[in-house]
Amino acid sequence: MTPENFIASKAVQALKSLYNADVEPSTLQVQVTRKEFEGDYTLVVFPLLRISHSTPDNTAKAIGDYLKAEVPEIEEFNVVKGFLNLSFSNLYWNELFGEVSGDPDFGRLPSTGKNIMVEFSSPNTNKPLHLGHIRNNLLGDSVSKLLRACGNNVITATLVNDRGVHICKSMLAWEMVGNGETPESSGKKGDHLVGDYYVAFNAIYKKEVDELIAKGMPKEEAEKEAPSLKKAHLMLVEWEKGDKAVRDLWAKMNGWVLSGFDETYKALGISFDKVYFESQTYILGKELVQKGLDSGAFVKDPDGSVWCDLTADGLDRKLLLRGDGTSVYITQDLGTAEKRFSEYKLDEHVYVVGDEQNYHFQVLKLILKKLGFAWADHIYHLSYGMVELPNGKMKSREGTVVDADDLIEQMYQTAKETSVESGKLTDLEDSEKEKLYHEIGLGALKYFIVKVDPKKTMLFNPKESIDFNGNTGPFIQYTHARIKSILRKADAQGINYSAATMKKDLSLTPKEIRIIKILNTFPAKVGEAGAALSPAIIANFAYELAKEFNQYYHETQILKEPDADLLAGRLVLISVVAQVLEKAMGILGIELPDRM
RNA sequence: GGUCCCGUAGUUCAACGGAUAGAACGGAAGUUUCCUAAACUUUAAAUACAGGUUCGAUUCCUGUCGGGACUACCA
Repeated sequence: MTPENFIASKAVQALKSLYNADVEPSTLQVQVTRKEFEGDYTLVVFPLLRISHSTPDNTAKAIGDYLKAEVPEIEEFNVVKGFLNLSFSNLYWNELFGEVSGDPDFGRLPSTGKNIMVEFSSPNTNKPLHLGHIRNNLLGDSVSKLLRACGNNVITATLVNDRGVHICKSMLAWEMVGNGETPESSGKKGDHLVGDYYVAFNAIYKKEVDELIAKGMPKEEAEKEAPSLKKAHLMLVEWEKGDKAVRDLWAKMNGWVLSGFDETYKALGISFDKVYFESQTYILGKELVQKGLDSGAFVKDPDGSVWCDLTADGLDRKLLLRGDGTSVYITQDLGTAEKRFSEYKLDEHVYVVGDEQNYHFQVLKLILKKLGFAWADHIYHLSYGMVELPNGKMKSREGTVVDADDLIEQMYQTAKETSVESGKLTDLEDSEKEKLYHEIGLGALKYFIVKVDPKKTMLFNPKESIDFNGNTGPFIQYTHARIKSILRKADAQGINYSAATMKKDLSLTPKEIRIIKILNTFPAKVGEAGAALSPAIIANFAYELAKEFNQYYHETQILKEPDADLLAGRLVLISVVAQVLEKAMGILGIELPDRM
């Protein structure tokens, strides 16, 4: 039982005894006492005044007197305005810490039995991944881990957008100016190679448009009439017909891109349980449209196109099938959602997709409801903000994108430089050092992204790079390495410490109590973060714990403690800190090295 | 026009409706005979504006002003 719940339940007894009032424990407000006040936890009594019919001070004092007299764990109290500050006994903290240290599953919530699919990443196979994708991937990955820690059965999925005009553009440019270039012949990573041809296409296209305009064609018309674009559309038609040459080229180039993506995913430490390809799913959903027509949920216009009218819900009319009977983007989404819910017996489905698609998901959900699917309410769009650069949005055409592979490499280099500069780790094998540099560089990147509330637009300044000091991944990694270092020394000195043999009445310093307090909030934080789908909550928790430890480290000579029981107790405490840091950072997908 | 999101120190981020709005970076000043200085200590600096709801509002509501996204027979 958490201290908050403990106090709430005792306060209920107090209210019953003092005022003969029945109160739900969950309605009571208990919070950690702010540092500047005496006490451990604080009961806010303002909401109770209507029960006590008395002043805040008197009410708080009455409850405090009762708790001090009746509850052995509560040792002292004081009242400041309407705040009842309670102090627990040393014994209570020992017991509480015993619960934390003795539970190997601490921080993992009980199983819910729910199946949740998390779809994220979902890249286009016409250009390499950039910083925006990194935010998507890291969020998706950590949210999946978070939901697992919350006791759910999680299936990670991605939908590869491997079909469409944008893919044909790269293919066309490669045919026109590629001279048979391959990843092998050029030494380029496959996704970058194909991305280069996408850029090449746009250059060709722009030149054609300019020429048409120079000949007197209006801009809008020129943008539609440019020969290269027409060819690309033609190529898509050929693709849909199954033309062998087009399909072969398509398969070859997609293969290059996908193996490039695999490298990037590997570098990011990310994988998927299920990979969907749009080329295989884009047909889905048409039967659903027919079903909606039959039930009267949708309407057919004279030209044969099918629409869903959402004007009653404050939105517009939404196209579901074109006049020629072909499907649009949302048609497929309807179909895949239905397929996934039935195939995997999903209870929930989380889509990690940028906030530019908020409207799309609003519409998707509404249409699914109109189709009568009960699970429509269990679709959740985890909408995250764009990553902006100091001069605005990233634009591939203007060459202002921050490439994912470059960024990962840059983080690795910084980690290496910092480490070499510090002169530590000289005794390690080169391969171990390399592994460390990657873990630290990636830790900095992941933490930087994931500590920000998902829905906020975030800013990335390439010039300033990502910090390795302060509230960062490496700070937490460093803290963990420090703890491990102390524990190694303790082991070397043959000191025995284990949770099982720990004394139950150690005298704890205020700092130690604070650390126990923070440790104890971990399961609640996991639950809170899971409900909000926000790994940022876990990141902030880890930082708070790490910071607290570092202060403790500087004010306490842990290994110099002469009393054997106290020394063992301290070592157990810091080892638990290390374990909880590992669990928290594990949810964020960040490795914690033993040394750095 | 319509739908939605966001405005907190110079900068990047925090704060279930709770106490004197927290951190970090950057700025200023310190701490290495001591378990890892990627650390620690001290210091200056912020809720866009105006109303409302109440014991109490950065948080909820309304309006104003700023920034952004979407509103394609593209995906």
